[in-house]
Amino acid sequence: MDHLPSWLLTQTAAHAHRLVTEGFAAAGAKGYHYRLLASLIADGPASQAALGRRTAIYLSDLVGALNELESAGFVERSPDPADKRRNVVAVTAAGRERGAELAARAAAVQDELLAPLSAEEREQLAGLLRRLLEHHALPVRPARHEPPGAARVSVRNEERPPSADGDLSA
Amino acid sequence: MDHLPSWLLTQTAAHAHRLVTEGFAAAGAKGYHYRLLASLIADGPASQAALGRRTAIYLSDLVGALNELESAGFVERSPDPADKRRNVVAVTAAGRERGAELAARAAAVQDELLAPLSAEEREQLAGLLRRLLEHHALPVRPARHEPPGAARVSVRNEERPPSADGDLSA
DNA sequence: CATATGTCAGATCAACTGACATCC
DNA sequence: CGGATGTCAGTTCATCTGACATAT
Repeated sequence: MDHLPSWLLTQTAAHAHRLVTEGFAAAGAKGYHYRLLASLIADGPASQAALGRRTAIYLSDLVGALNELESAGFVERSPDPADKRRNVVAVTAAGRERGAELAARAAAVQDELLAPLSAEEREQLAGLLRRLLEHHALPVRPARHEPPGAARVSVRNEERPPSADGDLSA
Repeated sequence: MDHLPSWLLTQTAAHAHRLVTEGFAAAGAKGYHYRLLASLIADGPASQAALGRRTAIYLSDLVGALNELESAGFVERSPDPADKRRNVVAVTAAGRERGAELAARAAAVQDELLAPLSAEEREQLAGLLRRLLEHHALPVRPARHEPPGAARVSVRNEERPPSADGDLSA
């Protein structure tokens, strides 16, 4: 059983998830919060749909997570003048701080998780996983309204040039 | 964000989980079922508590999963004469068949999941993950009633010599 | 019109906690 | 007695589905 990669993966992931969740819970945050803040800080503001594609979080789940982040003052939703359907989501100053805080916690957890591996091996692992993800079409995530054979037309003011500062590299 | 190992891990695991769950659902099974059958086939009958330790499944979750497996005729619960608290859980013949079937499905999923990796790289990945698991004390899982500093005394007729036939190696 | 967007109301699976009766 | 064992009844987090109103 412990020779099945998927078993190893899910078990390891379970540990990782446990550690991460604990680490975040201690700060009163959940996984989605960090993912969202990190994405907003790294790649700039975006509509919710775009955010969902970037973070691999479902639109439906985004709503709730953003509500939480917003009432905590970490993000702001403002109507997109160019497209009345859209909200433009952006981090606030407080949100950047919180992002940094969560990033620190995340980094600490990484170290605990990867303790038995050398720096080289950590790179190896990351590399292998990254290749798996790429292969499984992660780059363009199906944000739930993208039927199998839908060409991606009309990319207008979708991804505006990111104003990336606040470095979160763990 | 895609440089955080825990992110990579959980994302990859999410994919793995999705594929595995789909594969099993197509056969009307869930993850726990396979884990349990595989363990019983590979390492022989056991009490529920022991099974829980072997499979890293919580006692409380075991009950339900075993109920399902039992009413499908894949496992049998018989009272342990040596310890009236215990049930001895064992696979039936049908259970072995089902185990093999699920193993085949699992194997197929592995291949899909690991498609982009060479045999060598798959080994690498498995090795790295295995080391992480070992480090995080997986060998002896805390089956929920093992407080931090509890020595493992009295291992009597706990793990009887496994009658391992039915090979499930994927 | 078809499609994208944001929202709500759910389901599902796995992981996890607490309590309880019974037995060692 | 302190523990282990099996059971039941819950919660949580993340993933995922369906439907709906509105806007493009």
